[in-house]
Amino acid sequence: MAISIRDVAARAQVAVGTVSNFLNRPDRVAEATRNKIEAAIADLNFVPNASARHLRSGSSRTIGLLVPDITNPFFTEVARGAGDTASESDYTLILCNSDEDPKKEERHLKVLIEQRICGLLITPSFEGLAGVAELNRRDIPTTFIDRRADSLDQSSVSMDDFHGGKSAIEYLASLGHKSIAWVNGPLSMAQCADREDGVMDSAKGQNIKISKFQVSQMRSQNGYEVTQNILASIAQITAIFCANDLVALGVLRALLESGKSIPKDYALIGYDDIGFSASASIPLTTIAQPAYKLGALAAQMIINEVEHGKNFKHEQIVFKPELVIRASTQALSK
Amino acid sequence: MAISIRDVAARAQVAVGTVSNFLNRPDRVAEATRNKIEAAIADLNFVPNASARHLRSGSSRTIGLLVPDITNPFFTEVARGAGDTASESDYTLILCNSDEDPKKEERHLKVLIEQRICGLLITPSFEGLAGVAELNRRDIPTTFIDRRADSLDQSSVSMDDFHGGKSAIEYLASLGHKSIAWVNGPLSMAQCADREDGVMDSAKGQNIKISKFQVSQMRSQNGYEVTQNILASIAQITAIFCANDLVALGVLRALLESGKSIPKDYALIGYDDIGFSASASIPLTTIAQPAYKLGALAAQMIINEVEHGKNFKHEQIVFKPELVIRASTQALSK
DNA sequence: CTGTTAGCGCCTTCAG
DNA sequence: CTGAAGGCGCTAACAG
Repeated sequence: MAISIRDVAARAQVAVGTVSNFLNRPDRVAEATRNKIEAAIADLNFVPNASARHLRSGSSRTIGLLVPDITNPFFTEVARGAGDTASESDYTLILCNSDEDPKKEERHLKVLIEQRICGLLITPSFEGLAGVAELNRRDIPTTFIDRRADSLDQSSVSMDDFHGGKSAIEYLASLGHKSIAWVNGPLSMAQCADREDGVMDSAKGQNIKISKFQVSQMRSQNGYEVTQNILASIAQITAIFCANDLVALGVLRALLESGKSIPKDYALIGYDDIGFSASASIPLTTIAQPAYKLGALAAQMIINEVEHGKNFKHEQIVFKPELVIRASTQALSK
Repeated sequence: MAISIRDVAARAQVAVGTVSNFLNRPDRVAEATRNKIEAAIADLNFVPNASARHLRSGSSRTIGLLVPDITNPFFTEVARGAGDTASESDYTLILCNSDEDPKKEERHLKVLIEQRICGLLITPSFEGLAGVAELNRRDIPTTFIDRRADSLDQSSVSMDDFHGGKSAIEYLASLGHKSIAWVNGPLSMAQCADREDGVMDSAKGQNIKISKFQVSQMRSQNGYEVTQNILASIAQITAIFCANDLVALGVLRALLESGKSIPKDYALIGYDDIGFSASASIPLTTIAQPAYKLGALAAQMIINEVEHGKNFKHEQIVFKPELVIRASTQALSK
């Protein structure tokens, strides 16, 4: 049978309550007693049972992290950040991957509720917002990652996607490019829509022609496939901006296979700054997002909210992404 | 206050035991009663409390997955496989990342024990084996992923690394290469040691010269850095075999930057077949490992073990990796 | 087929 | 500073 706090108490010749105190508020236990209990715990190899603790205390010290694509290095970095921060504060993190499937998202949310997570970190898909409402109804604090919260009653840690889109085009413009392909993902994703707004906004002022292309999923293969359309475009495209690095990497491969030279024939910019961008065959210029930091901060915020309860001030933090210049872009040679 | 099974019972005008039956063995509840309970659950928005259930039933239906590097696409695929399988059987998966740090590994193991996981999936580092012994002492079934179990009392799902190393060299030999660089990771990892045995074994019979190089961590950056040594080698190296794709990708970048042409100047082979290999600028020939399947099968096996208890037959499953030929290799042009 | 009941392991008063 | 007692939400007998 599993050994419990009671066995420890017996072994250490103290009452169970004392052992509990030792576990949770060691300062209230005399040193001599403390030593006895420590010894007993070591002898018995006792480890407290989290379920029992949760049940009794009402708090699970567990937070959920639900991401849409664990395969995307951006999200694994977010997960690392959140996981490290949770660990430091002695929280357990349950990481769930929805594979961009609303069904799976729903299911994971249900499991997380069963686990009585005390907080949720999520990058909600458009459809996923319904599930999130459910969490709200249960008063489970939720903070959005990489998507701005609409309500002031909710925290979020996101990026200024408008600015990101805008600065990529401005940079390209400063290089002399005037006809740019913009390869975007689904507009149902707020990130994509905002980046596009930034793109169009900056193009407007500068007499730049934007040719829009679209991929259904923001993965490498989709970028590879869409490249044919870019090459076939009648616009004299000299630069390509992709909504994320995965797509850009796919585009890069397709271009090289077609005998094009980067950055000579085409300047290429991605978005995210995943690790593979720096070590791509042609290191990718990109709009960097501090993924680890996003995850770490979001975890910190939700922990604060969980611990401070009602008198917690919700914040919508927005980071500015940063242009990272590498080898895939250069001034238009004319 | 949280609503419980008791509230549901009151609302549905039945006893708590009946509600419990409804939840766990619906077939033992009459249809009429079932409907009443269903309605009550919906009205009240009731979701059972997993902690209470675990505490009472003794089984947590939770399995842990501890990987050494969540940043490596190989492991995210493993995680996807394990996660999907766990979900299907209504198990909760707790994914932990040790970042190849024994301290973190230890800590996660402790948390997992607190959670009373009923099974553990792990790719143990050399040092991590101590922690695993702890699990054994507690009779928590553990199955190794990507590392063969030494004991017959334990399951594992691993790859035949000897074969993988061997077949890469054989393939290169068949292409006419006679002087090959072998870039390995730490020999303390069983995978690396076995691959090296395969490499040396197949080289021996064929009058092939292997020049050994080593990286401390199997990441892209390390491959990039070690390439200088390869280029500086006095051996007339014509092919390079790397212990994983991440390293190979780093080597590839360094080679291209040095003006080398792949596969003309050097044939290059990686290991794992992560997604980025296929879409690298020069698609990588590699030794493919079915990561998703590894994870899925391991999860299935541990679930079987958990559910069948003592009369469970442990298995050490070993997959054969497969050579995937892409553009980064060609016959030696002489 | 349904109802009753006794804990699972722990934490938290509240007296001593 | 320590000890005794009650109960968190649920399940698993067992009795009706």
